[in-house]
This record gives sequence, C-alpha cells and structure tokens, in this order.
Amino acid sequence: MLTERQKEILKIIVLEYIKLAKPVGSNLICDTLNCSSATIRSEMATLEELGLLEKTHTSSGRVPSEKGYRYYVDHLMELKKMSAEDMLKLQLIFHNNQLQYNDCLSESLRLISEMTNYTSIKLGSTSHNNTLKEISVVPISEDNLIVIVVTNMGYVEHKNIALPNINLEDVKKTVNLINNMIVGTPIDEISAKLEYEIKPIIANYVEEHERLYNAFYNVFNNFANKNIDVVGKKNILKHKEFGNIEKVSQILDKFDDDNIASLVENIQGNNNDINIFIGKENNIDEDMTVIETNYHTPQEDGKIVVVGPKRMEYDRVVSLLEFIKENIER
Amino acid sequence: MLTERQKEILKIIVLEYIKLAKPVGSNLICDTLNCSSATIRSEMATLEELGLLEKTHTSSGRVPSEKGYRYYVDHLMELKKMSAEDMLKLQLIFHNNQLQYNDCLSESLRLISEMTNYTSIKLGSTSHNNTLKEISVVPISEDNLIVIVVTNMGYVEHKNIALPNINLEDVKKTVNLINNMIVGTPIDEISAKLEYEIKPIIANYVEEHERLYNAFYNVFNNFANKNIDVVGKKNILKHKEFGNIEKVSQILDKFDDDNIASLVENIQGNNNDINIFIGKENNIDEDMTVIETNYHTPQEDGKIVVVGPKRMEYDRVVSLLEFIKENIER
DNA sequence: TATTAGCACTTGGGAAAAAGAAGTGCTAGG
DNA sequence: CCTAGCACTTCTTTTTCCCAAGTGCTAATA
Repeated sequence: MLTERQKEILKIIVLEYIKLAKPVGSNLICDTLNCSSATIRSEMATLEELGLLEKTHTSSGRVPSEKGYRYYVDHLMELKKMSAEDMLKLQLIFHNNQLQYNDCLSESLRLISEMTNYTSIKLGSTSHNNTLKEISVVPISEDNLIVIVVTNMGYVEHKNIALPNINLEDVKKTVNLINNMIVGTPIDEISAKLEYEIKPIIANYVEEHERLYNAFYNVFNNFANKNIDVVGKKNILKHKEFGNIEKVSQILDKFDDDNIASLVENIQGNNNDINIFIGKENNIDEDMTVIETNYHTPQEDGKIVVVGPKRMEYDRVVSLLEFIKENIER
Repeated sequence: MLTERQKEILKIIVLEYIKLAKPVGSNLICDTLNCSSATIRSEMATLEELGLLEKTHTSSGRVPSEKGYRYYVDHLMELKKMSAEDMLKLQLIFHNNQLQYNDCLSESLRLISEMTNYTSIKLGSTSHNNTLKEISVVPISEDNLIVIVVTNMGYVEHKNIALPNINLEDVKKTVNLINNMIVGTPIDEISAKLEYEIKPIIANYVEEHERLYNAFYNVFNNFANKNIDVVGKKNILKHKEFGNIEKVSQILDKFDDDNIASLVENIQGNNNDINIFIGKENNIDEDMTVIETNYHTPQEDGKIVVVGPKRMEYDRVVSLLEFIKENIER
C-alpha cells in the first residue's frame, strides 16, 4: 500500500516521462511537492524496491516500470474529458450526415492516428445479423460470370467465377432457387443451407449441378467476414524510443495485414469496456502499449485498437476510444 | 567518347557499388584489368572530369554520379536473362490457372518486392474498353439502397445511397431505362449519356426525378477508374542509404496512397518500353531510381513501377518487368 | 522519527586528441 | 603510355578527458 505522497510522486514521474521521455530526477519533483530532493530520493528508492520505478543507470533519474504504468493506469489516472479540440474534430465526423456508418469509423481511426501519433487498427467482422438479401449473376463472357451477394445490412461482395460451357439457364435456375429459399439466412449459416437444401434439389433439376454447386459454395465460403484496417503505421517513426531502423522494421513487420489481423484477434479484454495492455501484457510488441475496445453495431462487431509506445497518453486515448465507441454504437 | 578501357572501368565501378554500397578504389579494379592502380587512378580522374564519377571526399574511392548511372544504363548494361530462380517463381504465378488476371499482376508485384527488396507499384485504370454491362439495385432498408454496376470486363462497383421516402417503382423504372438505353456505353462516357439521354426522359416519367438523377449521376461519376497498389513500402528500410529515420519518414510519406498515385501518374516514358529515371530525373525522390513500364490488357491499361535506391540492380529489374509485361499482356 | 543539507561517487555524453586505414595525386623513371 | 613510390588528405575508430545530472549515504536538525 502506497502512501499518498508516494502515489503523488509516481504519478508525477509517469506524467513527466510521458511528456518528455527523459528520466525524471528528484529535483523536478521537490518543487511541486514542497520538500527536499533528499526526501524524494528516499521515496523513489522505496518505489523502486516495490518495482514501480526503474533507473536507466546507477545515477540516472527514474523511469516508470511496466508495473509502474500499470499502477498509474489502475489507480492514479484521472479520466479527464477530452480536450475541446479533440472533441470538436470528432464531432465533425459523427455529425456529418453525408458519412455512412463505415466511413465514420474509418474517419475516426484516421483522426485518432493523426491527433495522437499512434497507430490505430480496426478489426471488424460482419455480425451474425447479416443475412442474405439477394444474390445475382451477371455473365460477362462465354466462360465467366460475376456472382454478387448483398446482405440486408448493405454489405456487397462479388466474385468472378469461371464456368466454361455452362448452361446459362441452369445458372439462372440455381440463382432463383437460392433467392427463393435461403434469402434471410445469416451469412455464416449459408454454407450449411446450400449443402442440405439447395444441393439435393439442383441435383435433379440441373444438368451440371456438381460444378455449379461447387462454384456457389466457394463464393459463400470465402465471404470475407473479417476486415482489417490499419491506420498510421508510419507514426511509430515519430517516437524516439523507436529511433533505430531495426526496431522500426520489426514493428512494421508486425503491422503487416495478415500478421496484425491474427494478433489483434487474440486481444481479449476481460470486460466490455476499454482494456489496456502494457508492454509484455500484450502480444504485439513488448515495448508498446495496446489499448482496445469492442464495439457492436447492427452491421458488425469489431474491435478498435490503438498501439503506441508504453509512454502513451493513456488518459487521452481512453477518452477518445470511449467517445468513438459510444458514438459508433448509435 | 569513352575508350573501351574507360567504359570497362565505369562498368566495374557501377556494378561494384551496386553490390556493396562502398566507394570503389583503384586497387580493386587493377586486379581485374591487369594494369597498375596508378593507371586506373588516372583514368578515374578523367571519368570524374567527365562527370561520370564522384568522390565522397578528397581521398575516397569513386562512386557513380547520376550521369554515370545514366551512361551505364544507356551504354554498358547487358540485358542478361533472368536468373533461373527468378524465372521459376514468376512462372509459377503465370502458369497458375487458378489465378485471375488481376491476381496475377498483384502476385507478381508482391514477388518483385520480395525478391529485390524494392518497392513496386501498380497504377491501373479501367480502360476505355470497359463498357456498362448491367446496373442493378437492391433496396436494403426504408431509406437506403445499393446500386451495383458491372462492366463487360467484370469490374464491379457498388455504392450505398440514401434516398429517404423514394418511390421504389420510380427507382426500378430508372434502372430499367439505364439498362435498356446505355448498356454498352464506355464507362467514361456514361455521365454524358445520363445527362442527355436519361435525364430528359425520367423528367417526365418519374416523380422525384431530380433526387434520383443526382444519386445515379454520383454513382457513375465516382466510378473508381484508377486503382493503385503499392507493395513493399517497408523495403526502403533495408537499404543503407536510407539509414536514418528522417529520410525513411520522408520517403514513406511520398508512398502514401494519394501522394503516390499522382506522382506515378505523372511518370511519362518516351516510349512504350521500359523507362528508367535516375535520381533527379524522377519526381518521386532524388535519391531513388524509378523504373516504369506500361501495360495494356483488354481489362485495363496501367503502369508498373519499381522504386529503389539509385544503386539498384538495373538489369535484374528490367528483365523482371519485361517478363511481367509480356506475360500480363497475354 | 521524519526531514534536510552536504558531499562523495557513478554514469553517460560530448569534445578533443591520437592512431590507423584507405585511397588519392603527383613525380620520376622505364 | 605505364608504373612504382611516396607524401598527403580525409574518414573512422579508439582513447582520453571533463562536465552535467543525479544518486545514496551520513550526520545534523525540527
């Protein structure tokens, strides 16, 4: 259990280090706390013993340890409201009626990255709410046709499939069948329905049912229900803790679409709020902090994630995410 | 006019510098050329006077100047055929029947970047060959509908438009009209046709023709006929000439989608072959070289561009691009 | 008992000096 | 025209030196 003064000191060190990225010495603090630097030093020593502070070398000032950041986040951070400026810019997005839901979200991400110099990520997945609205087919050459799938939430996906020498009538029959029988089915159940309801029927009606069935099956099976969006990768270059090419390289590799998708997917907060993973607590990079939240809209469920250095403006990011989550869910 | 020996020396220096990025001294060359280093030195001095070589400081070895690279590219470079390995990997792509035209191209880009550690870019534009094949509309809620446009080449684009309280019958009438009257029109002429052929008619037939017309007009007007694809941005980190964060930052900014699209668009070779722009010759970055070629397929016209440091493996990149251009155009 | 002033000590960083490596230009002789 | 030899230049690396920042400890103080 920390004394009030110890908390105060820890907090000052965290905030100061976040601001300037330089180890914090006792002199800086004794000004604010009206006591001598010697006193502060002995308190700092205690905090270091508790594992909340670290030194970069024997005679340096103190730097928060991971545990120190954690303590700050859990007990000391004040959730101040957003700055007027941040607020204003975000509201411009959400009050812009021109923008569709999806554009709002990606605009917000862009804005977060721009304002904070961190990297923001969205991983969305078309929710169970998405059901098949309509499927249509446009033949574009002898051998190729385009299959277009629309969900009730307005997702559209299309695929070019090659079906040499297929009978167009058969295709139309199949499409009609699908439109009549399985419209309204949740996207993730369609494969099953195709198998058990459509396949048996076209097996009788349609000549080349085998090939045709497989083609349609593939269309739905590959329905991209995960989409990832990473904004502001370049921002890591702006933080001095990542001042060498190797580190930057390593992090940028992690940010590659395939990589990051699975990493982000595995981030699992223990509540539905905003979750913070500091350094080794996260699976992206032990020198970074990851802040995550989930959102649920009629169209999709997903995560918004902000990644930055451990000395991140925690309070600011949390309030930004809160605001966005709240607004996107309406 | 250079003597044979001078050419030989220039060539060795260029190749050596490309390989190791270290200024080349006279000793290294006299081994290969069977003459003393003093002789080489005096030749080097001549080449420097001609502006083909440079020194980094008074007593350093020589480095090719931009003019030197240019001379190499114009007169000394041998177009060797691709290495077996490069060839094999590329052929795997083009002989894979699973892959559609578009996937082939992006796979090739990915491969080039991976093999060479440069950045490759594709800027494609749906060619004039693309004509409207079909337009369809799917209403997904009271106020929203999805408009889907398909071209004869199989491009599909869709847009969610909000039309509160619109009469669905009117929408259908308009869609039918478009499908009957302007199918077959090249994409880039559709806006005009809408204006002069469709607008006057629906003005009579359809109640809210104003709003409806505008909505459709927007769909076609925003038809994304340029698509850009940048692969391997991270690769600049791998070259020592870009060893500091500022330079990397600056280049990565240039690679941002919007930026690079217009930059690439302005690259104009003077022939239909492969064009090389060294350093200040290009508009992307004066420390880099840009190699470009155009391709023309039934589906689209476009450019493939490779960007890397000036000490680039010119011969290799040229042969890679030649191969891809040739294969993609079939 | 908690705080403070004072002081010796440690470390990193930056400047200056020293030593070494790489390579040049020039000259004189074959 | 070529080459061996040598003085010279510049960069790079290493070493040395010194200063600034900041600590920990001790003894005195409120």
